[in-house]
Order: sequence, then structure tokens, then C-alpha cells
Amino acid sequence: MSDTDELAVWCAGDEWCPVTTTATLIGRKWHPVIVHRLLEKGPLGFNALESEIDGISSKVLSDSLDDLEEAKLVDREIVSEKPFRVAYSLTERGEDLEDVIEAMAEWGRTHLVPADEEGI
Amino acid sequence: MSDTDELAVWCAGDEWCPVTTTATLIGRKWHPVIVHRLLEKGPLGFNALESEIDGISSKVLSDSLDDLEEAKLVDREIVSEKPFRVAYSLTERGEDLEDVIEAMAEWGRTHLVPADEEGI
DNA sequence: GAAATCTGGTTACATATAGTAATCAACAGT
DNA sequence: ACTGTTGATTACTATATGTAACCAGATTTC
Repeated sequence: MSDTDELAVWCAGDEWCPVTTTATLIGRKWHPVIVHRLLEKGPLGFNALESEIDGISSKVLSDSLDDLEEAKLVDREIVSEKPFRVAYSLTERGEDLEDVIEAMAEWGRTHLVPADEEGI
Repeated sequence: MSDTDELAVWCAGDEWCPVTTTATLIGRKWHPVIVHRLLEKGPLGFNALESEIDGISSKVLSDSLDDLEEAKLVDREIVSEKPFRVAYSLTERGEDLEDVIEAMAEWGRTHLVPADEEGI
């Protein structure tokens, strides 16, 4: 299976819904944020990525990256064996999520506001 | 708080991230699908909505609708007391998620394909 | 060369969300 | 009286996420 192949997903019922299948892949708390940071910053190591994502723990980041790798949205490359270094980056499929992520960011900027800025 | 007020959300750390906060509201398995169906079909009753969403159970739909109501994305209106009927609909804030949902649908159409159609 | 620090994680445990299946009360229709 | 529809809830199981501590290997600092 090449990088540009479509990912087969089964969906129960008569009608196949692209929103449902997309949501099963990225409809989780941290997945969009991870993709967003990799879009912004390019390839990052594990700790660098963790520092970029405020509020995530190394355990949850590790689990989420496993999911995203399995979904072929993120690539994990071993950059160096000694010392051991890795780089997480987006696949083409992952980069194509830019429109989704940007729409989420725009919605957030319009409809949400940090608690600090409330009532200024 | 009126319907058009911004929803205050706290986010740990120095930088506030609109993607993170948006993802905490809709970054779940069924939330985007529910919003999608209400965008497509307009206001629906509980069972009608359940029928529109293939694979969801009444329990999970009920829980998800509670979340979406609390997030001020969905309104629950009691249409009739006798017989008892309700209508779930999107708030203005919820309708504004259209760009996000449409981007998800487009990504899904491009990168995913139902298992049936594989290798035709 | 011993100690501190950085990298890329794992482990054990607790809580939250999602899935399965059955059930329910209040009607309405026949 | 019986069947079906509406709008759910309940009990239970299974994943997902959160918290905190910890770890080995390598490098840097003294």
C-alpha cells in the first residue's frame, strides 16, 4: 500500500458517511492538536512535540501518536540510532487535514475566548 | 448569557490555542456526525436522529446530546407535552461549525473509501 | 569519573467516554 | 386489549484519557 492509496474503512449500514469515518480517525481530544502543531512547526521529536502541546501527558501523547501512525496520518522516523532520536511528521494524507484544522481554529477564534480575556 | 455570547474556556499555559479548545468540545467520535445530520436535515426528534446516524446507540446519542447542549451547540426544545415530543436543533454557534464539518466530509471523500468499493 | 540532564518513552493506577443489550413509561392506533 | 412509536434510562463491559512516578541510554557538566 503506497502513501497515496486510499484507506479502506468499513462503515455499518447502507449509506457510507465520510464525516463518520473521518470522525473515527481524528474525532478525539488531542489528535487535531497534534496535527496542528506538526503543520505549524514541521517534524518534531517526542519531547519537542510534548512541549508544544500544553496539557497533554507523555502517556497520552504516546498513545495518540500510535493511533495517528496506524491511521497513516503521521510518520515516525528514526533519525539517529546513537544517540537515539526520532522525528514525527505528517504524511501527505495528514497534511491534507489542513483545511479541517484551519476551520477548527477559525471557529475557536470566533466562538471561544480564553478565560483571562473575559470581561475586559 | 445570550445565544451569541462567546463561550469562555480556560486553557492551561501561556498560549491559548483555538484548536485545543475546539477539540475539547467537538473532538469526540459522534459529535461531528450529530452536527452534520442536523445541518443536513434540520431539527429532528430523538429517534429520527438515531435513525439518521448509523452505528450509534440510544445511550451514546443521549450522552452526546447532553454534551452538545452543555457546549451550547445544540438546542433541545419540547415541541409537545401530550404526546411528548422534542426537537433537537443547532444553535447559531452550532451552525457555524458547517465549515469544519464540510472540511471533514471533503477529506473523507478524498482519502477514505468504503470497504465495499475497494478494488472495483 | 560521578552527577545532573536530556531524549524517548513505559508503568501502575484512576476516572471518563463509548459500546451492548435490555428495559421503561407514556402515549397512539386498531 | 394489544402492538407500535417516542424519548429515553439502566446495568454492565470495554476503550480512552488523565496523573504521577519511573526508566534506560546517551550527553553534558564538573
